[in-house]
Amino acid sequence: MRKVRVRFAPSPTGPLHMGGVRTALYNYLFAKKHGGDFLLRIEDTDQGRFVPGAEQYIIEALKWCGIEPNEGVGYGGDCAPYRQSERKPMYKPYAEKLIAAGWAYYAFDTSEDLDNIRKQAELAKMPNWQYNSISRMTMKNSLTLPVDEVEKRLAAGDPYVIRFKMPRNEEVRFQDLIRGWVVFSTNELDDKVLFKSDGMPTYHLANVVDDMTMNISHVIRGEEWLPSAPLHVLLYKAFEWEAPLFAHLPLILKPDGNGKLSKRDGDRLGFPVFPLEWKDPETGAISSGYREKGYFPKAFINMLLLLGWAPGNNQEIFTEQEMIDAFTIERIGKSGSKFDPDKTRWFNQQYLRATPHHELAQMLQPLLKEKGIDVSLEYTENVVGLMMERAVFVEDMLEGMYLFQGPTEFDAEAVSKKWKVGESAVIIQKWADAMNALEDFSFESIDHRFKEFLQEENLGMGAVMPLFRLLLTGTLTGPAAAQVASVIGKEEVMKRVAFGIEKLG
RNA sequence: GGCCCGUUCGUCUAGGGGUUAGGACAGCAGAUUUUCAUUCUGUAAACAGGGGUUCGAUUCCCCUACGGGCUACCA
Repeated sequence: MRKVRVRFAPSPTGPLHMGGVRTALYNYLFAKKHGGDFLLRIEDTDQGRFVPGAEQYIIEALKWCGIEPNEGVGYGGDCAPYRQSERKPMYKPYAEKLIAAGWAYYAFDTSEDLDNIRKQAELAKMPNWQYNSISRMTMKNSLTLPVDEVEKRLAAGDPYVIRFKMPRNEEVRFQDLIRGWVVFSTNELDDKVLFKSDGMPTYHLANVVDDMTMNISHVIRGEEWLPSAPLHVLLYKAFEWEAPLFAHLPLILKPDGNGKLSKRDGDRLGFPVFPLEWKDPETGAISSGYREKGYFPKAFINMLLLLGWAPGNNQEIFTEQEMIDAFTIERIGKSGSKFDPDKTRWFNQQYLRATPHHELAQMLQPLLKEKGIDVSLEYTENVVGLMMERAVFVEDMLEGMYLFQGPTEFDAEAVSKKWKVGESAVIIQKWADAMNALEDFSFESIDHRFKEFLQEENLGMGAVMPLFRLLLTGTLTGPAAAQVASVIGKEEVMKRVAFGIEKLG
């Protein structure tokens, strides 16, 4: 087997969709598993669709996801350049080689000509007109025009394209690594343009030439390319090159209804479809990103891994090395997968819980600073210990703002339900005095003293705890009140109790 | 329309000629928790339909239905 070299080859026409990230991931894992190379090639042969910033976005997004190429745009390598626009001069000789070998021809029909023919055909109820092995004989090309006229046109600089001369009555078959044998009849394929009149190759030519010259061993790409795979196979044959192995990935579908996942679905259902936030340079419209929403890149990747691939056992959480070890193309599913935002959240929760407290504290601190709260890392770590089990995102731990500042208001419903003017204050004051006498203000110590206190006073849990919590936090929900007390410290507890009694009476 | 690809719980999936068709997310119900969350336990939930092949098919083959992709001088 030749050395594994795979590529991810997006077009810089906008932000990278999560489906693209998954394609990149599978390529990356496959390369790593086989000690191969993973390259990033930018396919920018369509100047009309170029979007500024898109290329940078792609590079940054892959970096954030931790699936970095070891060769390609932004990384360099022996096959540079990796941007097709910079490889422009390379392609024409290949197209000419094809013409010389009888695999391609010049065509002089303009876009307008073709549009007209298609319109006419539609009117005649032949909705699917193609420039193919039959119709080409009625068109203006180097197959139908006299040789001297062709030369004259070429010399005069008439615009032309180069088309592939699709053979007639042949079967193209190739073995897709995911689907098995796939068979096409050349009679259904058209004479695709390989080289455009603007001097640029089309995707098909550029892709095949680059894959060959970059020594790509496996082409792992989206299913939308399956219909053009036979053309690519034929191109390799025409060039007398060894074709890479193909694997066509099923698509990611929208969570509800039918069809492939699109930007609109994210807006509509409230989840990102892009790894990073993207601002459209034309409209200024913002599309949300997983990074900005507070997802861990590893959780995002782990989710993507399992969307269309399964290890065969019940493992769901994978380290990068485990992914690399377990990944095989054969275990990629054949059918499209509906994206599940809920499960994505679940993955994030799993990763959050697996993250050490001090790391979470480091992530939480900047968020606190934004809110004007400056506390020590040690203190933040205590907060994390208290809040992490109820959080899906780091940001969720901010819900316990009472860990940083005492309540100024009290939940009205809770007050009317639990607080009895005159009575409650007396009990709470007693309990506060008991706490005040405590040397050790750890959770265990407070908890222990609390139980004693209940015995001494002959009171039930429910008679004191909710009141205490209310004064501490202003609400009736959250972590154990004694734990909150321990984190904020004795002095603060006393302050809050005093404030509460004062305020509620 | 044509061509190609696909179809196991609501969703992601495991499985594979004889299984109580397994797991996870989401759902529901209980337990624990002063509360919320967590956790635990339990529960409901699937082989698209029809023909073959076979002693036996969810598994293999065919057809239909449904879904998806492609059908540009876009990738």
